[in-house]
Amino acid sequence: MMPHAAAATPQLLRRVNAQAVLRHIRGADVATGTELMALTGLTRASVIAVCEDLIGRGWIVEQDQPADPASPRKGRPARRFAFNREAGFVLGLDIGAATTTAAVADLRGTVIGRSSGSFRAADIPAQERIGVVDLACREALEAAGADPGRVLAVGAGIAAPVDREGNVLVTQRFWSLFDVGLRSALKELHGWTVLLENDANLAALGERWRGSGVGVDDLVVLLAGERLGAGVMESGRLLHGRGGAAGEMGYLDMVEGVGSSDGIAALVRQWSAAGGGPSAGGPASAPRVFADAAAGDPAALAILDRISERMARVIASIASLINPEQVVIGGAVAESAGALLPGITALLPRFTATPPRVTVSPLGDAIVTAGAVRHALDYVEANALELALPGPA
Amino acid sequence: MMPHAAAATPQLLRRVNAQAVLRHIRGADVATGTELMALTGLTRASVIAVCEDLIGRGWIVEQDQPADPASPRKGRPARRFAFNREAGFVLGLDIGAATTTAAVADLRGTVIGRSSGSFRAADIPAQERIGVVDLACREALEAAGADPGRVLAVGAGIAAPVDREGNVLVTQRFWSLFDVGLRSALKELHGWTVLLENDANLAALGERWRGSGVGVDDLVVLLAGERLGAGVMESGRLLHGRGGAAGEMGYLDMVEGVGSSDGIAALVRQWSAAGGGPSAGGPASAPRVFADAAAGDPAALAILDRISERMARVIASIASLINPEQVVIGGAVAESAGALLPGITALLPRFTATPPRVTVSPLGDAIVTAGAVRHALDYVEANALELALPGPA
DNA sequence: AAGCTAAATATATTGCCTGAACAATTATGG
DNA sequence: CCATAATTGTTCAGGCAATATATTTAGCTT
Repeated sequence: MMPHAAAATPQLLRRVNAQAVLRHIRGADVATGTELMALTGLTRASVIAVCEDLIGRGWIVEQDQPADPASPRKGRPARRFAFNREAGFVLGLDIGAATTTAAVADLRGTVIGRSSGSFRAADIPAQERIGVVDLACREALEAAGADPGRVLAVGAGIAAPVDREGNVLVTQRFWSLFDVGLRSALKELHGWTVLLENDANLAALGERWRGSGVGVDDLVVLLAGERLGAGVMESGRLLHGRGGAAGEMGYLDMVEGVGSSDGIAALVRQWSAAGGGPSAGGPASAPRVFADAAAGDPAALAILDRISERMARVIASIASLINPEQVVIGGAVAESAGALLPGITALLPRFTATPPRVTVSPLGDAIVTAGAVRHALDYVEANALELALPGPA
Repeated sequence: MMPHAAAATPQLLRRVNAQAVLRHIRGADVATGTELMALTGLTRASVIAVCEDLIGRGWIVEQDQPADPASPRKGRPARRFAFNREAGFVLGLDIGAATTTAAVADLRGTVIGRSSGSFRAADIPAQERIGVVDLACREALEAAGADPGRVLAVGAGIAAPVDREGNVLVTQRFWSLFDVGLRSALKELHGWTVLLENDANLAALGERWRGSGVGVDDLVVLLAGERLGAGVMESGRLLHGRGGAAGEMGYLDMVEGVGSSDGIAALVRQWSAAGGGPSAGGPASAPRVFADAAAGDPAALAILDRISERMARVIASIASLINPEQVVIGGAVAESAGALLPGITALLPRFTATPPRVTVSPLGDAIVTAGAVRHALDYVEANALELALPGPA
């Protein structure tokens, strides 16, 4: 028969109401009982009981009366409940092919420590790779002055498909081995819960949280660089697809009938190989094209035109299938991509009946770590009442 | 401040538990208290109380002991609670450009009445169009012997984008006017709640319910004909996008750089205009191409090859963005499209790293009405405890 | 100091679930 | 045929969490 659904007992009510109260306090930073009554629809007695409960669990703290009587109010002064942003910490990891960045944030998402590390080579054993990640985590925690024992969750983004359960698509052998090693290693070393996700998906979370997509429920973030990945949010939810490969557009080149040699990175490489612009000699890179184009180099300008059209076609195909409100361009290309926006936007109506707003991410390098932090916070918030908070140091 | 979230009161528990019990009884058709205890985790006392409640509301009925003692069991005979499939009815509408079909189903989704009607012309006023729809509904209800007063919800599919709130995308003026008229008319005439949806989305619901996609949570249904629309389900949820235009792939032609004159319907038209095949003379239609190809006509065979490749490209672009487990081909093309499957399947790996399973819908013409019925049932099931059932006739 | 006001608390009541004791109904085994 | 075991149904005390109402508390005003 069925898996045995949990029965709804009276305790569930308290859980639900406590979640609602906690959510409101988190949003408002500090709230009074009366405010919470209005917000949740509960009675004062219930609100107070819930708050006492949350105080006992360490999620909120009672604030002193503000010495500043900015608002000289009548009546008995209200107790002020504040979210305890230091009840614990979260870690956000951006694990790339060559480097790793770790960010430590408090429970309101303010980043208070950061550290990066590089992998010695592409083919180092999983164990060494894990060591680099672990070191970055510990350095970031130290910089933040945060006790590793108080990390409540770790969000981690990798450049590979990850399904809804956090498993890496098996076809990607390398990542798949690293993944299980990383999770068990961090669990064993520090007791951390690691939430693995695709980096483009985390970029979407980050962009909706603190980028140009705030409040947008139907949002797509293009993480453009060597690889073209999309993080897709529909109705405020991340799309994964069956194997987590939703948004993996590496093959879209072929679909468009122009051959995979026409990808953005490939375009840049061709240009570079052909002698490429004024700054020739360095490795092929998007910033170089943009720099040369800004300097007026016609070859670079031509490349940018082709890139614009390609981006417009890609965005249009996304618009036809997903119909997002907004598409954000992020990743390595983002910094200089602002110049392409007018061209892309102008082309879009030729390719789709529902052109989305197109913007460039303001988050820069931090887009994936921001999303990783948000991902970890989402987990912590969803499981707040099940997580046992470690006592204060 | 916030909208005022509903407080969780003790009554909510009963609602939740009653929903769980009702869901299980619906799934099992008939259940005993002991089964429900195991399934829900509730105590016997609670289960019985919930069942009495549901009987009072009309959703379940108590069955007599089966005269057939197939399972000679010890102990006191258990009361048998059965889902009352005739507590009400739902309507499923497929409203096309030229015709409308209405299906009446009981609460288990068994279709017990059906009727179709045609529109006199394409440009008839909204009022007349509504009249045709209403007539089909009444005829279908009469055929089923169902009282119009006992219709609990109406699912309706139209060939236009419909957003999550059931609003038709404003750019489609014609549909937009019809829409509001239809909803208020059916509300006024019969008191029915009409749930408007895109026809391809309903096709996806239908296919997952009773087609070749049963149990598949990441499913895309292509409704291919004059218009190419996709119904996209991810993680068991329908995707709408910002304006409900998700899956509206009419423009995908252009994205692929082959020009809109290369759409499937357009291909068929070209072929027809060029004199096309043994059965030349009739209107251009997919069945004609398939028939002629089966007869060995080389021109028709060439068209089918091009259609196969086009379908493969479309499916591949879907696979790259959504990564569904399965793609189902439905609509006018479906009946004969089985022959194309091997070709499409063989082409897919060239275009995408995550090729989905591809099947042809077994539902034929009924794919949209099936989905419309499912959509209405979903609504009824989600709101069962809020809906007041009309007493028995 | 008396009075006003909003917040907090105290008390009673209700809805819902649990758990245990008890009653009902059937099959089985002597 | 009767006792026993097994299974289901019923009843009632107890606990949790919510509401409603009355009362107390804390600060400000006059």
